[in-house]
Amino acid sequence: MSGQTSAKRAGTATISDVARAAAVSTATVSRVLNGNYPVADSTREKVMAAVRKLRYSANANARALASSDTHTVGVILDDVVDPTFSYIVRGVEEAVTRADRLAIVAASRGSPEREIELIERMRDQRTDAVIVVGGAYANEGVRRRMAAQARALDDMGSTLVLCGRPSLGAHLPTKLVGYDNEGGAFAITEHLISLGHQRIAYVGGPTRLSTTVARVSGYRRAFEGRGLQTDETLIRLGQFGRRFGYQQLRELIASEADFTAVFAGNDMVAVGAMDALTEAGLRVPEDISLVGYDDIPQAYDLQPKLTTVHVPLEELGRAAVRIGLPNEDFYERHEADHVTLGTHVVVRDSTGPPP
Amino acid sequence: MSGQTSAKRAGTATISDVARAAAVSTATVSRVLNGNYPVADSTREKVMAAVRKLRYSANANARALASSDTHTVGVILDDVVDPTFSYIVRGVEEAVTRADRLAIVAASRGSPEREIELIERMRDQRTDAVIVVGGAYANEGVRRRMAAQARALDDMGSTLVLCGRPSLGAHLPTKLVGYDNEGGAFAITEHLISLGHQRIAYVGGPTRLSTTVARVSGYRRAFEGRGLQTDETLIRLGQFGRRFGYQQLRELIASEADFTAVFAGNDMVAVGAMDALTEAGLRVPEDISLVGYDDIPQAYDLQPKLTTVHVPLEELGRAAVRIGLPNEDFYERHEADHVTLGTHVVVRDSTGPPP
DNA sequence: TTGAAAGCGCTAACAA
DNA sequence: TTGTTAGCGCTTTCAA
Repeated sequence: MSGQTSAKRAGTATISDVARAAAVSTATVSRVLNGNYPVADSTREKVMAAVRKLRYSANANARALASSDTHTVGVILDDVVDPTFSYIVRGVEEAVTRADRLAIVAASRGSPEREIELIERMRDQRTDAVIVVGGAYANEGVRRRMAAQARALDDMGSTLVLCGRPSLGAHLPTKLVGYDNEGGAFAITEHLISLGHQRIAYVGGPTRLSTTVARVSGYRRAFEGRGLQTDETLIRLGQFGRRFGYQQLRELIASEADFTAVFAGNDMVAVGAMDALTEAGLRVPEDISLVGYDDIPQAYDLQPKLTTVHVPLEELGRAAVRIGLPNEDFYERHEADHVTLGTHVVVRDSTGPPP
Repeated sequence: MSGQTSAKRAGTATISDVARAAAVSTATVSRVLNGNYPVADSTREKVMAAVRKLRYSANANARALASSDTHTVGVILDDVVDPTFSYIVRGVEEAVTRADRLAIVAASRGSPEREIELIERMRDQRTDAVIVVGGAYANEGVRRRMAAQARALDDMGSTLVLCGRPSLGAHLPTKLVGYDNEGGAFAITEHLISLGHQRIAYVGGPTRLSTTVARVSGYRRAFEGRGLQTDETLIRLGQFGRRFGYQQLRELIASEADFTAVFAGNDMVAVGAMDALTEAGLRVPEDISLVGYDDIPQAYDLQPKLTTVHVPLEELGRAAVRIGLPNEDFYERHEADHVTLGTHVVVRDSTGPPP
């Protein structure tokens, strides 16, 4: 009774241990575990009993090696605490879970170098897809290296998904998920114009090539559509961020520029702008109307609540995994390589007619 | 010249391909790649050249299988968009990166069931550690199953790290990272008392067993220390969250309860409380002083800026991976199994003497 | 419906 | 300093 107790070796039970305990072959154990093959009910039960008894946990690495399917997807983003990103991650996590997978998430913290490195790490991991969220390409060199990564991933049957980020270039094996930046910007500028505003400042990013450049285009198109002129001195391009919004508004106010509304490139810029406005004793929306972009929770918490463009962040994340994963039963097949989600204006309390 | 071009098979180059291209053995390739063994400079270069030429990416799964070291750590939390959690995740991600590893993150979204399942998944992945962030144990059954997972992880050489979460019980193979809930609550209540407040309401969680119960204890101890009585009708236990703060404050105000200050169990509760206060025409801090707990960014954005207890969230995350990972060169050895980080009061503009 | 056995791509003795 | 050779724990033909 004390013969071959091989089970007591350090570590966890393996499939062979289970097979032995159930008096079947490892192949059979594999089959009942994966449920992809006919197995007699009686043996199935024997196996499951052994699994429970041994507290068997299948080694995902061995499984991935043998089946070349890792059941993981990689997510690379700038910073996990940025609400814009964290909502996207929530969507990704949700969809990945539905697809019975796990998400490996890593932050590049503003470094394009690190971003490339991370894609490489994900490649090592053989993730079924790697989703790169937001951001832009610092320069042509980075773009090229990224393109190489896209090809390498494609070679191994994985997919590079660009989520809210500009295309890497045509003919590259990538998939794209974006949202209507231009349309949202157009619509919210229209909203302002139809309230009677004609002198509307634009304050915000992007610094470099990013999908958000389209926000400025939408802003311009709204003016053109009404036969109005934009005043270039009211367009303050620079960065996205609270500080930038604050600084630019202070300057604008100090220079006694003539404007009745402010289109902040995103909600964080709007928060900074609001600070400067309040500080200068200007009331929103009585004296100045203010709008943002993104519709992060803080937009709602602002006093007054911010009128902004809603971006379906969570859905963006979900769409990224849908498009990136090999078609599964529960997803429609033949999904396009390029998905663009809609945006819409959310009118709250920070806009009104000009004084 | 067109003989055995075995490289063109689908997929990626393997270590054998590299070995062949460099005319060395796979062992040698492995050695130069891992740099853990002496290799002649000349061969190293040959190998690296082959690696570059073939765009070789080492299969992390195969590597994990052979070396039983996955270089991954699992993180389980309630929700990635909650700022409290996302700051912790940021710390985890940072430390994990420093340890040359990748983080697998998954959300339990309020389900204890799912939390257990996720630990199981992480176990399948053979993560070097699994960090469970925040939360509590719904009931004894969940606690017990969690304890079983802790043992299973320990058996396979991994570690369950409880981060900002109560102990599972003595003699269980878990590690704990926490912060001084009681001390912070004591200190901020003291702050209020020393300003002259004697009637201080406490509003907030926890609902169930959580490390945050200590906040109420700290509050009580501050009263006792001064020889003061707490008024139990001013202690509104329930949940953490904006809505709860709002509702309770409304009730308190409506009931014409006698209080000059509010200790919100966390910053989100404080935000809700502030809403109710403002709505009732009460000024902070002139009419009522208000304090929170956690020091999330929103505390700073509140109008007036919130006096609160700073919790070192990022450091909490970093500490969790430090304590959970087998001692590495770059980390001090012999770290304790239980780490408690300090908290401190951040005095801002929401507190003042009673009217 | 089940089993035997050949890998998957790597690491780590053990030799040389 | 390098090569040979077992495995690591699983999946998946191919047979039975």
